[in-house]
Amino acid sequence: MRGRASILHVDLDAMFAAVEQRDKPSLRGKPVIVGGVAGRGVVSTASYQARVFGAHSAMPMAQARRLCPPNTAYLSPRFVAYQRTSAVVMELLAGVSPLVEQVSIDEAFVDLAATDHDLSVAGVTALAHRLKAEIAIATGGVTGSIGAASSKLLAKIGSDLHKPDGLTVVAPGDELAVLHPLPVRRLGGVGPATEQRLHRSRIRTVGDLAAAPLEDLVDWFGTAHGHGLFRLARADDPRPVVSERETKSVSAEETFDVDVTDPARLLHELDLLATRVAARLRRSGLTGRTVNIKVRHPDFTTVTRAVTRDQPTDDGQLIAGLARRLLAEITTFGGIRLLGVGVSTLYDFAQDDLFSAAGEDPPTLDFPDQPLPAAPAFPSSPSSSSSSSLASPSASSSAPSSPLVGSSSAPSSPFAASSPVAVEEMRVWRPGQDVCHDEHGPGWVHGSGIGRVTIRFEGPTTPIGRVRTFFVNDPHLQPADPPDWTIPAPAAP
DNA sequence: TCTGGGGTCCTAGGACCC
DNA sequence: TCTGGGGTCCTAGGACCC
Repeated sequence: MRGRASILHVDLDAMFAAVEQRDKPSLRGKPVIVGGVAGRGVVSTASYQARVFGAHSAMPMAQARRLCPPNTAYLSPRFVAYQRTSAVVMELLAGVSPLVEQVSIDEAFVDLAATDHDLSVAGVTALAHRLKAEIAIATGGVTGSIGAASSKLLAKIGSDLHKPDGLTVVAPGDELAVLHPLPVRRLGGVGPATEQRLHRSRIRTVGDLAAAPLEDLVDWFGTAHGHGLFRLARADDPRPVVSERETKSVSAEETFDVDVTDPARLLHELDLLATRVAARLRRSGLTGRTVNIKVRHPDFTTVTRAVTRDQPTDDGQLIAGLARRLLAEITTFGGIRLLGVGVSTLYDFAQDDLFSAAGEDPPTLDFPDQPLPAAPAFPSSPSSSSSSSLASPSASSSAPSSPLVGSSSAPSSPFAASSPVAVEEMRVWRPGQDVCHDEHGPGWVHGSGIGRVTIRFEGPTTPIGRVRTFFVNDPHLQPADPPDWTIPAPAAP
């Protein structure tokens, strides 16, 4: 918690519905519900006029239709329009501070301490008023609620306190007075299950929670959640505003209008989902090692299955193949309500090219931002490469001849090539001794990390000193006999 | 007409290695 | 030869958020 109210939380009011009312004047002042209008849809956003009748986000659409009057408009989402409006607002926020954390399409934290602002309560209040006015003008009438406080927790609670079109500045020192009367449900991380468990122990307000012993909370909710609740109830929230977060998984799923029993149809849907996931991976420059599927049965029970490969991929057919294998483990008798495909344990291979472009060596023993696959200690057993024959540098070369400029914009990473699905043994490469080729020519083993090997390409046909990192089993990497140039000495580890 | 879709984080147990 | 602990990875499920 900071000494000043330097964190802003900006939350657009019923954004999807507000954009629809902005774009269709006939809807203004009327109940509007945006969401899945057919089949098994749920409400994404209800306008404030619809909330009067009890409609709210995540409610089954059928239930909302029962509650709301006949003049209610039910609309499918128009994400492109919402995205455009969101971008306009985020642009405004970027003008307020360089440190903005976009939480979702309609919500963001702004760190006012990251630049020069008057952080007095009066100063922050004036700034927030100005910002609200700018948002309404720039979006054509979509309003935002703002909370300002000394922590993310209080800023978010503040933006919620006087919705819609509200502004709450929690003065430093007032945090507990604001927090303790609120129901526990208002704390981020307290959902239906946690709320129920707390209610069973007669804990209803955040003040009640603050009086609960830490041991009880840990006992009920586990170490992480227990300690988290204990701290939040005391307004103890040091979480920083962070501008960018790493993507951890990419997935696609579909709930069928009618439960699907036909196995051929299920396989077809699985392929479509895998293709969508692969396309999104490629668009983001990501590859992943773990393929997950998710199956929801008609009784709403949900099962997941996962398999992790040695090498990451963004290949739709490969993902689909693994997904099919996983689906075969699950009984689909009685039909399936939902099918999903996801990829996790992601890698961003753009890093690899950054090293090469800068003419620098990649880190040889750690790869700080990324989880690493398991691998045997290195160096260890005799090289598995010595018996292999020389791979011709030209034989497999269909990739761009200059990876320095070519590969970061390539539609698919060179690591995406399909490979046997069976569990592979980790190849062992010895720095300074083993020589290999990729599709661009000969190189020598420069260093190795866990599951990775860095190759320095140096020879008659390759640029001097180009260094790239590969997974030890990358199919592009072929053991080779030494070419007729001298192998450089190994690099220091 | 009961319950979307895209995510994140945590836990627990088993496998495996040192 | 037997036993054990710590660490990491993986899988499955659950809670939660917007």
